[in-house]
Amino acid sequence: MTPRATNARIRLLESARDVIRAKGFAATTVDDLCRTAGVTKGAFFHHFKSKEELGVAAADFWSETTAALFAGAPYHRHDDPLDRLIAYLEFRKQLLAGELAEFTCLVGTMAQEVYDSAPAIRDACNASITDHAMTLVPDIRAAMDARGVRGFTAESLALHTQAVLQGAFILAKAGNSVTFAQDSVDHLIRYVTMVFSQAGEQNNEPGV
Amino acid sequence: MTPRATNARIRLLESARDVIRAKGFAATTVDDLCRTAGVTKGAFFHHFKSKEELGVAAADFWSETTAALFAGAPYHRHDDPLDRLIAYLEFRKQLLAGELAEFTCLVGTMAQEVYDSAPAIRDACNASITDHAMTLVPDIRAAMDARGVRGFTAESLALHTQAVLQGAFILAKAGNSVTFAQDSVDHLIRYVTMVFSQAGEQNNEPGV
DNA sequence: GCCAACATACCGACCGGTTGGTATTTATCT
DNA sequence: AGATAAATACCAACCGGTCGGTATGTTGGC
Repeated sequence: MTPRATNARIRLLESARDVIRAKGFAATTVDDLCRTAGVTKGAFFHHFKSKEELGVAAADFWSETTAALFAGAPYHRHDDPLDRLIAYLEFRKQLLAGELAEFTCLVGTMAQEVYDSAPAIRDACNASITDHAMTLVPDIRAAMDARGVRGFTAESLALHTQAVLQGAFILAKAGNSVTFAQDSVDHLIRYVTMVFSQAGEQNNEPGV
Repeated sequence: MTPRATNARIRLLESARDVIRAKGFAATTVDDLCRTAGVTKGAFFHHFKSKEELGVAAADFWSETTAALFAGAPYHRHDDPLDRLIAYLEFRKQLLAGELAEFTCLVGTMAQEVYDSAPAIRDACNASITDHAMTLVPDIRAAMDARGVRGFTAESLALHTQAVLQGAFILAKAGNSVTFAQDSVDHLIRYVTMVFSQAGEQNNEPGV
């Protein structure tokens, strides 16, 4: 029970997560974050030596919280690796609910904005996306091996799922609607189902 | 040959296209654009009454120039609708060359940033993405009809291709590499090929 | 002579960051 | 256990610079 003690830091990170997703990194001012978090500017620069360092910390915070979310998600219960992968994608589709700024990806948004001007933030965002994608690789690889699927790497398919999701977020923002994003995830699910359900021309070995 | 006459406007729009793709909309200042375009601030606010209006004009300018680029692209030469669609995707993959800020999508970048704070820009970006996607619909629909493919709409697949591309741009920016973007387009091409190459379970009628 | 197309100089608001302080917790010593 | 020193957490006020935007010219073609 520490009434102060690092509460300001966490509140600033939560504010960053929410405000940056709504307004973008550059348009979010330090005063915005202080106001939303209910702290003063002095507190901000006590915990983060610069706005850029907050960006890095926000990306790391995002990595931790999303890792916990997905670690506790129900899709892991399936026995078959392919079933888990499909269930993961269904889970991602279910997450597309509510306000745009509540389900879009912080690190995708930030990476897009600062990839050239703030390499430290970009790298933290890239680590967040890549690390999450890599959690899918064992299941993808197992599914590929079990069915003799070839022609691409497990890593590339894992990253492709993230590309589709990131692109779906952009379509949702541009169209101010979540419908297209859901449709796009459906196409992705259809792709994964098809590529594993039967041996295509690019495969040498027959499927299950 | 008008030595002045609207040259400033076009140079500003070209600068906006290049600078915003590199730094984002919010981080791009009016002075940045004036400096890059070689004009003064007076010229800027003569042609655009605000920075936001420039954003809308830049999105429209993007729509016009990309429409011309794709209208003159070689993929239209194919006779079969599906061949045209695949050739379009191959063409998009070929465009992933050179510097990041040279092949990424201006309107995707802007929409992500301003979807909540500048609806006028967002709508112009959405029109740009949607109009371009809709140029693919006739071929997709023809391919679907010819093979009896069902289970999704032609529009949703057209938008899905744009989602993959937008997501690929984000992966490229985050990873500071174009490899993953190319891999993602390959997955998309594989999906389109598979979904049209044989009648899957979701189709009632046999394929060609 | 008139109007579009610029150019120059400037403004008030705001931005990221600093300063000099105070309150609170924690480690150390007796 | 209590006193004390040292670190941590936080605050209010402020600063130099930059931002989008404006006011007031100047120029050149029709």
